[in-house]
Amino acid sequence: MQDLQKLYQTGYRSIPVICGPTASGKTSLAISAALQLGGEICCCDSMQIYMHLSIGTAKPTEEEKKRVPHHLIDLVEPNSSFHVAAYLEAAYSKIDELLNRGVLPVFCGGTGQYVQALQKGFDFDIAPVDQDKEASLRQEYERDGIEGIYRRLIELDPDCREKIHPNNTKRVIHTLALLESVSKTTKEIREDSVAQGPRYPFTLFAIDWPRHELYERINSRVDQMLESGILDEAEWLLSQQLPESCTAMQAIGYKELFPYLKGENSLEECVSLLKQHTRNYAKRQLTWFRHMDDVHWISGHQLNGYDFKSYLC
RNA sequence: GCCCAGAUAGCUCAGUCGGUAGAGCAGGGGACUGAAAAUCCCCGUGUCGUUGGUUCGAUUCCGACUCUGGGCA
Repeated sequence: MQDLQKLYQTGYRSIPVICGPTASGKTSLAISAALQLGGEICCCDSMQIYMHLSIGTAKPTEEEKKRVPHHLIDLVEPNSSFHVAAYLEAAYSKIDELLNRGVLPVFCGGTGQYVQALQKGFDFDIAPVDQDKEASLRQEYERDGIEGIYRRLIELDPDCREKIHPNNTKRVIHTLALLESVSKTTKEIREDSVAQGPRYPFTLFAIDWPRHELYERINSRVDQMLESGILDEAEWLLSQQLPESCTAMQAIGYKELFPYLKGENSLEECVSLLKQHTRNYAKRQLTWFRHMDDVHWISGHQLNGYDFKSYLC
């Protein structure tokens, strides 16, 4: 831990993180929390970091941003690549900046991987990946399949046999590239990455709705996004002609609308697929949050007047 | 009205040369340490449309009926 003095000077002993599945009401809860605590909001979302993608990623509106300053949004262009390590770097420097001003950061977002990395304080610098190596493994996979790559992975680190399924080629390739880059086992990397402990103490809050209510909220939010002009955003993104492998192209809300924009499918079908993918995603998010350590669950029906202070002092 | 093709899991369909059935999607659960809104793993009993007949035994063969497509009038 570092700079705890600065954190304590804000009057709080821990940084709140508001998480939960998509469409659960995180943005507005984070705003009430920030107003209650005198903080500013830092987003913890792997898609809101892209500029121009606003409606589909459910970024806070101009009005909401006026009520409370928001950070860690619109960091890069959609053609850039981004990842947890880059997020952590941006997040830590933003935390320092706010604490130097005596302001409490209030994190808010639905990307479990990012939330966990903050909470556990993963240090990715202890195992730098050789990007070229990873790129050439990816080529090898496309040429020869995964078998050889998987075999080498298991030879280097037998634990991976249980931890990584051969069908999960993305992870197989990345892990082998990592192991070959640093000559450590995954166990050693895990231990080293967490040796310093978290940078700051974080307190997690997650919003919980009965499943069917959450799904209804998702369905109606997609309808709202259409009214707000998500189709125009999707059309713009499509016109950028980015490769499909681009992270921004994988955002739910755009890729489902492309077939309609290309005249390959009806709007109705695209929209119902979009709703479905959003529901599927929410379920995956819930798996993350349910299994994270020390989460305070807040019922979706009792968001008003939630007392964050008592958990942070 | 006649002819043809269907009727099997929430949906789309496969299949059983007669021994009560299985895929994809949906749905549920899980994993996740540099693409994570990604990627991946696990979970399938349903009057096999209704009703007679043949048969030791029918969802499977035959008949009738109902419904849904398509065609002819």
